[in-house]
Amino acid sequence: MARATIKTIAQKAELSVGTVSRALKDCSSVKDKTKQRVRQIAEEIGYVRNLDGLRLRTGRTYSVAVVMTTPTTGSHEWEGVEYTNILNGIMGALRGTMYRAAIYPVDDFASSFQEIRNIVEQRLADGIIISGTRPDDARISYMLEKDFPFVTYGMSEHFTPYSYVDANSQEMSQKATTRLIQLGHANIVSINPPDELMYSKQRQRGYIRALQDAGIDVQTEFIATGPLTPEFGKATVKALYNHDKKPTAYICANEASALGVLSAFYELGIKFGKDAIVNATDDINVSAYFTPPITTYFLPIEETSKALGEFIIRRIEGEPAQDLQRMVMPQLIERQDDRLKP
Amino acid sequence: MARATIKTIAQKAELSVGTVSRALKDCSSVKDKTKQRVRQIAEEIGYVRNLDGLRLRTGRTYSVAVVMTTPTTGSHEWEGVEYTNILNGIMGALRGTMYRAAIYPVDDFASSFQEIRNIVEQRLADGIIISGTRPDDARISYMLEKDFPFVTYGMSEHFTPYSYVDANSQEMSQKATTRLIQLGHANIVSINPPDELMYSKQRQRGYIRALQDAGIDVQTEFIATGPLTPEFGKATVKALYNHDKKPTAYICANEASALGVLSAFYELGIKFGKDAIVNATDDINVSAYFTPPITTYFLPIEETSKALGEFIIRRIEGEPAQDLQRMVMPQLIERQDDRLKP
DNA sequence: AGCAATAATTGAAACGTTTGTATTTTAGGG
DNA sequence: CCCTAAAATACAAACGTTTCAATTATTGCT
Repeated sequence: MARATIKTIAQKAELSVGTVSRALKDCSSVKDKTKQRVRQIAEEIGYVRNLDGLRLRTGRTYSVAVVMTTPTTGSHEWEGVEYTNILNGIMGALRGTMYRAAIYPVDDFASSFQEIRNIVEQRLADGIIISGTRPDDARISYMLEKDFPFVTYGMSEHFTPYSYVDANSQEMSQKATTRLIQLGHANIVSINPPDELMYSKQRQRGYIRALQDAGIDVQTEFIATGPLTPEFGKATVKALYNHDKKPTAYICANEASALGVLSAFYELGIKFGKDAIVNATDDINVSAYFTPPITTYFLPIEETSKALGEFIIRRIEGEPAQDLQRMVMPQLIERQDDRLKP
Repeated sequence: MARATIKTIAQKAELSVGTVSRALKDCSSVKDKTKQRVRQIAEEIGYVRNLDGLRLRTGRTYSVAVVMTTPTTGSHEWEGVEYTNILNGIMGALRGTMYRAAIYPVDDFASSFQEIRNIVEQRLADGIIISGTRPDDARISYMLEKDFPFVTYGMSEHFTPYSYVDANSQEMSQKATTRLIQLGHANIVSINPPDELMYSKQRQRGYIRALQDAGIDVQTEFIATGPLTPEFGKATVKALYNHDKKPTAYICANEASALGVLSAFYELGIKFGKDAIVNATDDINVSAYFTPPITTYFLPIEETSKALGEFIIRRIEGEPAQDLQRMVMPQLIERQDDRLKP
């Protein structure tokens, strides 16, 4: 038995396919009674709209491209990003709409740009969600220029307004640093994502501002940037182990790198709470189980990602970009008092 | 400027669209010289086949549905599964083919079954990849009955051959247990995924067999099943803390639950290596950074997942299921000697 | 009752493919 | 050089949908 189509309904209802089509989409030019009858029949025979026909005719794809930079294929290092949560959030927002998400995993900036070009040129999707934004992000310029709907996870320094969802990295970083200064730390190391990323810049800015406000000299060696893996966290601690100003605190951009820092502590015999401490941001609730549990800033990633989904749809439907911007402030979770004790 | 279509090529080449279509798909009824000319033009104008037209005409979707059970939405517990790696693996296999992956995140068995029904009935995909298999998995029965191409990540107890990729959980579990027995442990706790999952059953079987081979009585309280979160690992340790036979070793099904076990050790003052130790399977290279690092069994998840992608395509193209089965043996990584020392 | 205006519906074309059948071109053999 | 068979191409329909233009039905007004 073939699938039910609009034609099937048309026959049963003794109407033309055109009217049925209009009835189904609640067009004002069709009589209420007719609409009811059509929907009744559609329900009965379990009609469901064929997306391919729709797409072919309208040119719309009803799909949202999610272009995510994923950990380098082959690297076995944990980067502590729960893509599942992000996907869940986005797809949760899409549920109930006609839109579907199409995932485009890419492994660097260049290929993400290439993928985006493809999507735009071949109209593979109605809108795009990207992450891993840069201060001067060519992908954003491109999509702005093409007037193609998009939402970014993270910001850039573009002048033209665009739709984004982001954590307030700068303020968070500044607050976190200030808090540790007030708790008596002077040699604070800031572990950040790769330098080219916007939120790395924001974090560094916040960190520096906090130090300056406290009248503390900025040691450039204390600003580390690299892949947010445990390995990198560990390497950073080791590299600074013999520094003349011994670091007493580390603020890591995520839990994965914080885990690496703890691992280095263990290996080097650095006593947590006595010699040094660690904090992390971008908590995904793993660090509560670290040995010991550490202080973090928690971001409800799934809810944030849900905004990504909502925004891209509203953007596609024509809402202006400046109405679709959200900045989230992560919340402090104090699992240690973070003072050094003798 | 509108996208180039077959018609565009037809005009430029002064051929009918039919011939162009055939030329493009390397049909034998088209002269070689013509084919060349057509391809030349296609290349020049950057023609790329419109999938919607193709689908509409052929009824094939050229998409592979990946129905994954994801951590319950809203639960903030880390389940330590790197879906990114799985997706990367699958999509890596699909790259270069005409197929695309469509992700269907679901949060329980019932909804995964429902989703699969949808996909099959509405022909939303040409093939399906599922995970979280059960011994008597109704979804597998369903797809077998409908003769719909699918590959499972994990096995079931079905008689009819089907395509799967799986880690040899039973043997791994047995080996891991035997190893610890040989190192002097008698009270070994096995931490497993939820009971209804096939690989939970396999793990338990391997564990029990190892004990029996060594002539050790099986304590049912030492077989824990539940969500593989840190929380569950922690709770398990706490629940057994006052057991008259004190556990000296834990074998966790993944690193997330192992982290929870370590966290419980820390909280309860259980000294690692003196009072008890922990092992884990399904290593995703996080436990190397634990405090302390623990012994694990490593599974190259990305490569394994790649097989999923390869298999589903070959299955779709008609290869018999019994030729598309792979069993992988995870590899021991000894990060501790795992004997108790005074 | 007749007419115009509006409401409701129909018909047909179009989106980009593939594919069965018909037609033209080419090659081969006598 | 003609006829036939095979090779190459053309034609047209179909997939399921939307939408413009055209047609028919209904209503209100004089």
